[in-house]
Amino acid sequence: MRPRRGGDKEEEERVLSHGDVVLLRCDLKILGGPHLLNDRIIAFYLAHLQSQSHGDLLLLLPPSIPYLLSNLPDPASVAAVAEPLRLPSRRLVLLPVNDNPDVSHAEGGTHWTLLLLDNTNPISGPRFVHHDSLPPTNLPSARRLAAVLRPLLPKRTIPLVEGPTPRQTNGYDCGVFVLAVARAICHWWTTASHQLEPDWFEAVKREVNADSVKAMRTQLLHLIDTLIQANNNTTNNQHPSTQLPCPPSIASTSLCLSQHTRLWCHMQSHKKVAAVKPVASRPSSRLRTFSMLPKDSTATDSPWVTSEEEAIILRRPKASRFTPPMNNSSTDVAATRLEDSGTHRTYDKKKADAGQVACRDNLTVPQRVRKPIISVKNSLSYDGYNWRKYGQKQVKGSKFPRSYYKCTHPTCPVKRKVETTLDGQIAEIVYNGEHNHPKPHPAKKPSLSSIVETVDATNDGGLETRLEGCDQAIGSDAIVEAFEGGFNCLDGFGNGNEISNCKKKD
DNA sequence: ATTCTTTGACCATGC
DNA sequence: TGCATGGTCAAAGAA
Repeated sequence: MRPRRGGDKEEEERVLSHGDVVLLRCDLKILGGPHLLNDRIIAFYLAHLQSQSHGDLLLLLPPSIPYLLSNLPDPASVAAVAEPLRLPSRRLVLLPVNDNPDVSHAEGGTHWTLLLLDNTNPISGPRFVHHDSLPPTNLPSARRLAAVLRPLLPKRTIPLVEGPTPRQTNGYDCGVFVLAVARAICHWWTTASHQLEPDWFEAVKREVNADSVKAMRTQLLHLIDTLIQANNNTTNNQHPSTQLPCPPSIASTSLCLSQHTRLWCHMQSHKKVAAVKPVASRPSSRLRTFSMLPKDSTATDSPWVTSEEEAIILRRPKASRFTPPMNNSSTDVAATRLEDSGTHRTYDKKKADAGQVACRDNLTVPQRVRKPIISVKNSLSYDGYNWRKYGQKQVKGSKFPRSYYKCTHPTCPVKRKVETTLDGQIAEIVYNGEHNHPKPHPAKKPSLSSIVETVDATNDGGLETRLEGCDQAIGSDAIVEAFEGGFNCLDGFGNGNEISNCKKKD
């Protein structure tokens, strides 16, 4: 748990300043565990990793920035805040994600995950990759952040996929997992590995495990101690606020406090973010954590654009029959991603609520019923089951026609709704129910076309599982393998990850 | 001939 | 009660 504001002054004593990041003595206690890491610690270590990297193709952001972006009142403010980050020019951007849904509640967050904007692979194209040690707890937050960022990027239909993440077995180590994954990714990036491997998934699998995560708290404390001593030796002891230089990439986009204040004032004026603190669940978030805000955060009253606009797009085969071929051509393929279009929140909320329990209460792991997984492939959206279309209509609020399908198995109650764009691309798939029979077709190694993401079906009957497609075709077996490996590795960690791939990796 | 899609009509539900 | 909306049915047509 994070220390409460108002504790004794010793707890608030600064022990290290690393650029914009200030570590307090209470943070050292947090690292001693078992406690949920706060954003200062996460910001500190990401800043440290940033300082170890060279060039500006890799960008690690403190938690305050993605949280701010997710909660700004309008796209203009988001664009203004993000402008100095130069996201389109980055190859890899690491964005810590907190699940605090209430910006007015400073300690509302309960779970940390890591979202990456990945533009390292020209074949797969840009994508978001989400690492969650307790999936799908933070998926809604990650979706929200991705939806906010997409309009800022050259390609606005970038898919969001789940990356491999070992599952935490306690209620407080999510932040440590974030840092461990970030370390593995940075290591992959700063070595020749990124030239040999299509992505960092194998690196995460190699370097992030129960032992490495367990050791990380000690390593962080050792790192802090080393930095304090090193700085004391070179700066003639600036304690108690030992000042280390700001990492270049962060410093280059830093702004003065008055600029922070302008945006702060604007946010204060907005109903939704009134009294917002920069980051979820922190006792002492300060304006200084807004160090990367733009010089001109010109706020407007333009309406907030939701992620509904950005949907999807899946290349659709021309075949009129729904039952797909077993072998997809490369032109038919596409990834299917979990995405939120703004409705059917119930399902996500239930999952998120379940997950929140875990990181809020130490040692309390959510007692969730493991549910079968529905895999949504293409083409159109092949999932191993056969479907019969029994209706289609235009629904209000959707730009696309909605088709209704039933599983063709005689006793199977599963239905699904598929919305397709005018040019036949999948905009959304919603499953309802659970198959009571095995798949009619044996699993087969996919070709270039392959699912990238799967979701668990619900046993709850009334709940629905929503998928949305995307236009991100997977262009190489290597990438597909990586995705599959990524999902499969979840099981490799023995975590029983609920967002995992149904397919086997050869 | 069979299977599946299309599409207008009908029904249930909520406001 | 009437209307709007989403979901389902079933006849007709296409593959």
